[in-house]
Amino acid sequence: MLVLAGAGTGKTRVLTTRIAHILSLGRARAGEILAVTFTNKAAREMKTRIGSMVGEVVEGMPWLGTFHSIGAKILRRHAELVGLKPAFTILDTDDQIRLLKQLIAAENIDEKRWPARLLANQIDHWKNRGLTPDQVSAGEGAAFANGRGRDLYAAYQERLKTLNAADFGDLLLETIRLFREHPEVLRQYQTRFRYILVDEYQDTNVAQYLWLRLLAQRSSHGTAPAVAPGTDRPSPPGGEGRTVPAERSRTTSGLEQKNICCVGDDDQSIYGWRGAEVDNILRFDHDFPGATVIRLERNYRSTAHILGAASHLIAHNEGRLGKTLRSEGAEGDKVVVSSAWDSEEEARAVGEEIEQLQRRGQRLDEVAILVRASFQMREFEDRFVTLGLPYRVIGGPRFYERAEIRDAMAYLRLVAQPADDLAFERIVNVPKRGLGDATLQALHDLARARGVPLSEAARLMAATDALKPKPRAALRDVVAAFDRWRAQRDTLPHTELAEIVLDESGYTEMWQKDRSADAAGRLENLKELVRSMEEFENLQGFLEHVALVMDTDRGEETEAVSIMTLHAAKGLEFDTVFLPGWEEGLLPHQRSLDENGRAGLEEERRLAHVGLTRARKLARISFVSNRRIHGSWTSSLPSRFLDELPEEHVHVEEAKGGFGGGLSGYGHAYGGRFDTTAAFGSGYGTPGWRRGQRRRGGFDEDQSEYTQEWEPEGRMRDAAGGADRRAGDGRDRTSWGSSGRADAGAGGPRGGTPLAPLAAPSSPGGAARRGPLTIEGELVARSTGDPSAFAVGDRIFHQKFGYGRIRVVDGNKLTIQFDKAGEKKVVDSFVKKA
DNA sequence: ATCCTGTTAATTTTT
DNA sequence: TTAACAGGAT
Repeated sequence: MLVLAGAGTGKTRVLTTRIAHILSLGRARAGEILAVTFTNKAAREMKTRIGSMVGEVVEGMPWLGTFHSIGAKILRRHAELVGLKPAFTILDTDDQIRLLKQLIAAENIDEKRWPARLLANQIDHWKNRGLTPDQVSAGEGAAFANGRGRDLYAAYQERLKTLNAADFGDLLLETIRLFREHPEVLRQYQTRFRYILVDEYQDTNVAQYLWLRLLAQRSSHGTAPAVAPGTDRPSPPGGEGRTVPAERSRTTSGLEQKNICCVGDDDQSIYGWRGAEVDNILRFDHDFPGATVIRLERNYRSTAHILGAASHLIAHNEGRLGKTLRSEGAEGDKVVVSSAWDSEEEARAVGEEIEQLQRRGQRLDEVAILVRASFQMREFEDRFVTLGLPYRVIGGPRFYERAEIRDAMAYLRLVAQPADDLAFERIVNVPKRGLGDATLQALHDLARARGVPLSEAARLMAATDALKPKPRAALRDVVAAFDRWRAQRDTLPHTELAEIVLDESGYTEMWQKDRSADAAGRLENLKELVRSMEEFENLQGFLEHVALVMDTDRGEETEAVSIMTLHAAKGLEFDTVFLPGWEEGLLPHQRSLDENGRAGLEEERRLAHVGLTRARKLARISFVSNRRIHGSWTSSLPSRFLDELPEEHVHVEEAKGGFGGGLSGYGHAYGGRFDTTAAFGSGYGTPGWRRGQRRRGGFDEDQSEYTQEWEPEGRMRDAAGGADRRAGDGRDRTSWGSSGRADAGAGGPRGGTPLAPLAAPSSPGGAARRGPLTIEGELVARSTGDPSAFAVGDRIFHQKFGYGRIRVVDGNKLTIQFDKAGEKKVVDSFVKKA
């Protein structure tokens, strides 16, 4: 069965209820159901939801998990059959790249011309498509480093085996190999899993598809590997040449499938760039003949206007199964489209809007800002920091990806597995022990000559006098330390062991001595790491967890606005959603367009669709005329997706300042399908972006003038505060509003108007005054009771900007010269004394 | 071996 | 703009 579940139609509910149903009817026991998701988060959520439905009976659901965790589980049981030992290490991207770097260097290839990163992507790509080195076509294998791509892939796989390691792709690929080469093992799992359920099927890649299909076949007669290697080889690259339909159905149609239920939404397939094959879902009924397809089209989440806009937008895609979402809720507000001069103004407008919503009782948890690319986040963060508006960035650098955590993990890994060369290399000289490249090179040579791991080579070398006294002593200490820790492994609880390791290695000390901005945070993270170990029985279990589950869900307690990428937002929902940056080149991202043409455009459109459908009540789209990309200013055009929004569900907000014209005329940019000129009103002034474009030459100067001129005044008014404030605010707002409208009415001939006078009052003035009002409100209350805990000249620490010295104290607002981040204005609650 | 400085190349991201 | 990284200086 394929359940095509549109956004907000209750996809997860279908899966959990189905499982609960199967369990409660006794059709299968918990251990006989295979349920796979993509993320740990989704798996966790399903577990709890099933648990609450069925009660204690569930007791685990041992086979509910991510593709990778289940793959790892199976692989560990039969590791020897694929040339691994059960305790194999799971490498992450970082390890992978370091390994590849070595291989590339060993081949005498210029790593600058052929970066390891590129090769890693290429190998991932192959693995996503289920290709082992010998299955990579010669043409494609030549893609990297003048035809050595395939050889490097093969060498990499070989190296993994000697390191007793597997990368993420291997967790699937090696399992597939295991199943094919050992039918009896496959049969064992086919028999065990009576029901198979798959979440987010539109995100599966070829390898995952093959993996599922093997498991989904009925094991009845002890047939040879149901799928002969090679016959089902995915089509060669090049997009159009997809697997021939006949070939796929030939391999499957004759076989009996058992109960497999996939849930997904082709309109939310946004991971094509990492190997997801929308075709898997588009061709489901070919692959699994006789399958029932059910469409869920009733949306319980968004208002009619939001849904109408989203549906109309996504209807422009051609490669889709087609669903018509119906709203169950009220009509609600139209989707708002607005424009801004640049991203700074955009952030300011969003901040302002959020403060207004907050005043009307909107919980900040229910507000999200969804951006296309993470560099957009910065502007919002900066703005929110000055506003004192609590925010939270979702999906930033993950806990286990931080350098200090990875270092600590390397120590622990090396204690657990002396053969872990990658871990050894990572930490021999961290903290600095005077063991540099030369020493490491000598160790490598010895290790290769004797065929032993690096840690063993270190032991040998420390015993000889091949090294100078200093490095020799250092090396001997390291070897002795690891011997000591390994001896303690069985007697001490693993958390205690971790503390000892971090302590005796000098690692904690290294950060304690470090006076840089984030040292304190890093130490905190290390503590958190040890704390999180408590949940695990032993070191081994903990290491497995970290390798697979790269996130910690430390529940954030405070109510805050969420900032995240559109990708990270999939599966979430909020009352209010801000969608900034709908510009050509950013929302249909240029790179996506360049690299994948129309398919890329459609994926970008799905991304826009995902963004819109995250909103329950209010969706606000915005775009800017000027954006700073890689340091230089670039003018931008409104996104073509704006043209594709239906007039009846959208409200175009006139810009508050003199740049209202930004909207007009964008319908022409692409000769839009329907007449947006009419839809969004013609006769606005010259589009701001056009003016910007014309003036681009001198723009940088204008820009700096503009900030210099207005920044001080904003500050002055803030300081003035008091009685004047409210009046000033009201006056300004009306006057800007009317001036904007007047301009709009006047129509075209605004080209001659000087830039700066228009730019300045339109945003920095208005926002700077209105924005901090609420804060100042707090300030009055707070600063009377608790007169400035900070004084000019104090050394302080800020979570984001690091250490700094206070320059100016203005109530609860501090102007701080940060060591690294430069001068910033920050609300005092965000800093503490250093 | 480590520190400093100029060059370079910049989506999306889970496991 | 900026952060990472490689190569040269110390």
